[in-house]
Amino acid sequence: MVYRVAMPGEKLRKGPWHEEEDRQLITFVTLLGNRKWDYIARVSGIKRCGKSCRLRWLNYLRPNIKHGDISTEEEQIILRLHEQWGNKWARIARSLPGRTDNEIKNFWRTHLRRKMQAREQENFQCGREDGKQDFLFQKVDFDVQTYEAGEHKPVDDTSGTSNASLDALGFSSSAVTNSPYEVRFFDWVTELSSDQSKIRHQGDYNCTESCISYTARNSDDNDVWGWSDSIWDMN
DNA sequence: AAGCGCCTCAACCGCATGGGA
DNA sequence: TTCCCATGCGGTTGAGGCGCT
Repeated sequence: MVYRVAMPGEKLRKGPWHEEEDRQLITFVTLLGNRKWDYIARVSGIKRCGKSCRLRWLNYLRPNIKHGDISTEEEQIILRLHEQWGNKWARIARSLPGRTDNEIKNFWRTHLRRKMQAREQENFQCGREDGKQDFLFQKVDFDVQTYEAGEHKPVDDTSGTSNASLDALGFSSSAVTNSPYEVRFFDWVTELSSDQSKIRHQGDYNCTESCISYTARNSDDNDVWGWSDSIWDMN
């Protein structure tokens, strides 16, 4: 395969990438590394600017990128981190391996923004009725079919000792007690699982590198969700 | 079948930031 | 310290797909 170096002043292409351009970009990033994007754009013969090459690589071509639908767990993480950090898409993306800032930004705009607006409206109304709002245990839209399909582990008994609590929640207790952060998580889950007024029937806990979420069903058969502070905040 | 509007998402644009000369 | 350039980031755009009439 012979590639032709782009000439200075040559008109740059825009719009959707072609398969051949992708192949060229992969070849040259493999050879030269994922830096020096202007240089890669020039020597590869791809008639694109360096910025465009970088974006294509980061959002589509780099290894280990996830292309499928965003899971319920990922959605909960996005919701929580957006609540915490705002529109810091790149920062949020770093907490979701394989996802890009662009993907999360788009997902937020197309799926979550309206959901959040609806929830804010609902909370506003609830707040007016109850006189206060429980920050940690807000109701959310919840896909019950997904919940019951098996990805979420049903839990009938959340009482008992610390290890039993973790096991009951579907965690291997030994797997979450090997670092200071994990010890915090262990304590938090133990404390949470003893709160029978809030969690009774089912629970699903999700630990990521930056925060811990859970979704559960309360004694009134309403789905609820909650979060620990971020693990860094737990120190 | 055609026209229209809405939605999604890949890609672009412009500004901010960081590092080297 | 200043300037320049490459890179990073968030907002925006627009093409294409899909559903509705």
